Amino acid sequence: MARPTLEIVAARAAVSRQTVSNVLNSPHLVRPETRTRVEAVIAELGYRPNRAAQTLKTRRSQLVGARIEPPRDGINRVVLTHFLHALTSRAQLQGLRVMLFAADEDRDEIGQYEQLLEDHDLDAFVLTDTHVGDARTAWLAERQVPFVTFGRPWGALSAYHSWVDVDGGAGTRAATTHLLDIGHRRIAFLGWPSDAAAGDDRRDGWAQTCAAAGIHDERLDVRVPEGLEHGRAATAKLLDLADPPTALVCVTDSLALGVWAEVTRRGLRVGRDVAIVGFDDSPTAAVIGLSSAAQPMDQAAAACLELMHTVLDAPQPAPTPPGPVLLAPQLVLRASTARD
Amino acid sequence: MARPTLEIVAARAAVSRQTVSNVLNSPHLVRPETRTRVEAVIAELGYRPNRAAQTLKTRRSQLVGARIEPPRDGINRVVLTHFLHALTSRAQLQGLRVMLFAADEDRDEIGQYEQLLEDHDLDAFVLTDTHVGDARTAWLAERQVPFVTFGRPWGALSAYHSWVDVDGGAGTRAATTHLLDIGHRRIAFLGWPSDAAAGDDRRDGWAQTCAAAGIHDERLDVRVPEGLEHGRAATAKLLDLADPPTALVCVTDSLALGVWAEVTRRGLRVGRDVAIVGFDDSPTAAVIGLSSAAQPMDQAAAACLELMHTVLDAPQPAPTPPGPVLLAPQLVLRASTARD
DNA sequence: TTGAAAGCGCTAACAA
DNA sequence: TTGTTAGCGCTTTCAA
Repeated sequence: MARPTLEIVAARAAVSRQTVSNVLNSPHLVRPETRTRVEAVIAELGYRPNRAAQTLKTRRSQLVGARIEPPRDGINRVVLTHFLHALTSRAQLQGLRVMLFAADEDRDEIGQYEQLLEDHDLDAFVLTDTHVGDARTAWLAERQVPFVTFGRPWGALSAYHSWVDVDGGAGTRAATTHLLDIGHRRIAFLGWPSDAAAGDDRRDGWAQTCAAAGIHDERLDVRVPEGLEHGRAATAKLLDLADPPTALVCVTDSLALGVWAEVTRRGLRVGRDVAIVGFDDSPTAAVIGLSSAAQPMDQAAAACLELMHTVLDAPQPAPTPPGPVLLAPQLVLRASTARD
Repeated sequence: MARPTLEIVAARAAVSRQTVSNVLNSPHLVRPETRTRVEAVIAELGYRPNRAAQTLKTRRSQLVGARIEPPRDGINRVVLTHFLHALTSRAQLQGLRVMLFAADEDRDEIGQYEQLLEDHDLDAFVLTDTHVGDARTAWLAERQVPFVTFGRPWGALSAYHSWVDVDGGAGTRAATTHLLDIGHRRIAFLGWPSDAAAGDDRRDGWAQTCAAAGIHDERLDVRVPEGLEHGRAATAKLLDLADPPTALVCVTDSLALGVWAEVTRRGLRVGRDVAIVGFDDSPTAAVIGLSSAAQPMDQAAAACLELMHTVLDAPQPAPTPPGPVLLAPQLVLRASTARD
């Protein structure tokens, strides 16, 4: 059977095409009886409007663009797949579809925006991995393209926009508090160099909690580049101190796994001799028993979509964008912070 | 500046709209001089045809649908993200875009097909995770919707279609051969119950290699459900044998990680005392040093797109679908198969 | 080889 | 409250 069109539905319901369209888009304009009749035909025929035609007419595609990140070390970033899944899954319940694209860096990604906007009339974008000096947000804002970021605008130069993020400080605060609770006093922090703002946010949670407990030791505040091997090397130095830390809070699971490697290499027992907490709750953490702060990806996706709807429904770009939304990570405790 | 349309390009080049369209779609019909002139204007104005209009007219969207899998245990399936990335990245170079959707099981996924086909005129689908009694392939084939699967049609009832898969047997064959080479004689296989055809494929590679080496011990052929804990339990039994295996080949990394857990729990040294090989080369394997057979995701994505083009360009459904393509996995050797 | 006319399926503006 | 007209940007006839 041929796919029904508006025309066919209209004929069947003995109304004009326009009335059918109104039933779908502006039901309040249609007399209830007419509406009921038309709706019955729509249901009977299983009619669904063709999006290409709607898009052509309205310039609204009901499509949002999202980048799929290139696979890197496979530790921290993998959880972005959860975000993408949650986003897709929730979006499709609202009649939105997620169009994927791949890009290596900001310039490249902006090029994709241009194409997607011109070719497919995308309605909006969801960005991940915001960073200092992000060229993408500036580009989008300048052209008044609706977008929401998962990740806050780091750095002063960033344009104002709607964003959702996870409160990194809250995660490390929870981790550090737990470590204090189970008796640790010498708690180190393995963070990124200071050019990564997200890292500082996480560091602050640790520093504040330690300070509040009257603990301070500069030597336990360590900055290393991302990567397991850097985490391992830094841990070696820390454990060589005369008074080594008994616990380490890490800015990512990658670094935490490096800590793990060095601790076990020395014959020390993770959890009992040295406690470790990571960040991101990667699958690997779950497997080996690494405690970690989990980002609530499902909530993050939901919040992004909510903000996006607010942005899209606004008659004109609001002077102050909706949001932001800051979500609390959840500390997942495993063997790496168990004393027995 | 307003977005240029065909109309504008035509006016600027002093030709009809149709000629511009021909330059783009049937250049051979246009006189070279005219073509050059039109092309210059197209380049100058940065003109790109609007896809919604093209789709409306031609019923071709240049869109392919792909499911994003729900995150499960985060060990084996994560590598599908690599496939999705490769697919997206290669597709966009060819002017195709990947539209994402989420679905829990076959019925649900078929519902998505219907919607995507009706609403967005998708040109084709790429399926992953084919299984015995796959309702999806039958549905698509019946409606003559173009599709390619990453994963072969398991089971006799499956419809014929184009597919790409990784040769599981080749992976376990390579693994087993390597273990024999480094001196192992008692090599066990941890596989799935027999209802999972992909598992049998991988088992065969191990069995054949052992048989060729004149080795056979039924007790070393073990079938357990997927999951780390099952792998652990099965390993416990194997290691309790009077003559326990010195090496284990596993159908997935999840099971291999279970083996790892049990081996270390007993104070045995992975690699030195017991060798372990997994399958899928998950990020976790890389981190802990588990040898594993890696699926060439980039090649798989490329092959899927190639087959898809063949299917799409065929004037009518071919009696014998193009393909199949069987790719060799690559054995990645790490500490878990090193003797020192 | 190029141009003119028609129409894909839908919605916005207007008229009845 | 409903119907009519026009047209979104493109490609497919068909005629010149």
